[in-house]
Amino acid sequence: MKQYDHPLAQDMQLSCLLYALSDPFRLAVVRKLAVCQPQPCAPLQDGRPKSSVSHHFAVLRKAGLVRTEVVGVTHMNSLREQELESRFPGLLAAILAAASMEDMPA
Amino acid sequence: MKQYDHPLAQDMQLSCLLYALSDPFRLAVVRKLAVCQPQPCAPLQDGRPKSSVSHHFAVLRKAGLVRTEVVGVTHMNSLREQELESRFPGLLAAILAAASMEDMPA
DNA sequence: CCGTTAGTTCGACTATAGTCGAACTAACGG
DNA sequence: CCGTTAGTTCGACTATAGTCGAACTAACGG
Repeated sequence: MKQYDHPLAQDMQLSCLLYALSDPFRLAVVRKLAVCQPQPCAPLQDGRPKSSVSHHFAVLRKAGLVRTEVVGVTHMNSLREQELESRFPGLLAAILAAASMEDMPA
Repeated sequence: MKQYDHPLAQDMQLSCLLYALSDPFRLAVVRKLAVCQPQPCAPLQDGRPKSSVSHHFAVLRKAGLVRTEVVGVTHMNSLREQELESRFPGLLAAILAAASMEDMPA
């Protein structure tokens, strides 16, 4: 299985990033990756079938949020934090902060 | 024509906000409103038919980004900056900054 | 080699968003 | 009142995203 294509930092598009993060499942994945860095897909499935999860990871990769590295049998996913920071400083942090806000009890 | 419903700050949802902003036309509207505060829909149409524009404004209103006030014949739109700030501090600013980044020449 | 694990690809389906023309509506202006 | 302006609502259409099962693939483990 080949490695994946990942867009360059300079090719990341704001609209794609926002779109990718507007799905609750994908935002949840990004949040988990932010806490626990390289992680295979399996623990992030959350009950969904593999084909759905695979689709969401593809969206995250195309947007530039996630890098997937093939390591033996598993695919290790990590957030492209530095590259996102260089392209859109402060953006990811603000969105992650907003997501935590939302979790807080009223 | 009645006034519109606008969600309370506490009811704004991150996923709806990100979704609303992931459309280039809507993001452009928000950016223009950020610069020039209360504005009717007309100057923001950008060549689209009214029905399309109306649809996008409805999405922006439902997400909580824009407030529309009926003033005589025109509908004045403004960004709900303070309310967004109270709900998700720094979020709108980060997204607007990212949008300007993207405009910059390579 | 063969089974297993981890994830992708394919295809069919459903649902939802965006697009636009046409008809409508609300308030102003004279 | 009547025309105009500004925008909404409706309905039909198209396109795209998400969902999932089934078949596939790549690499490890023994």
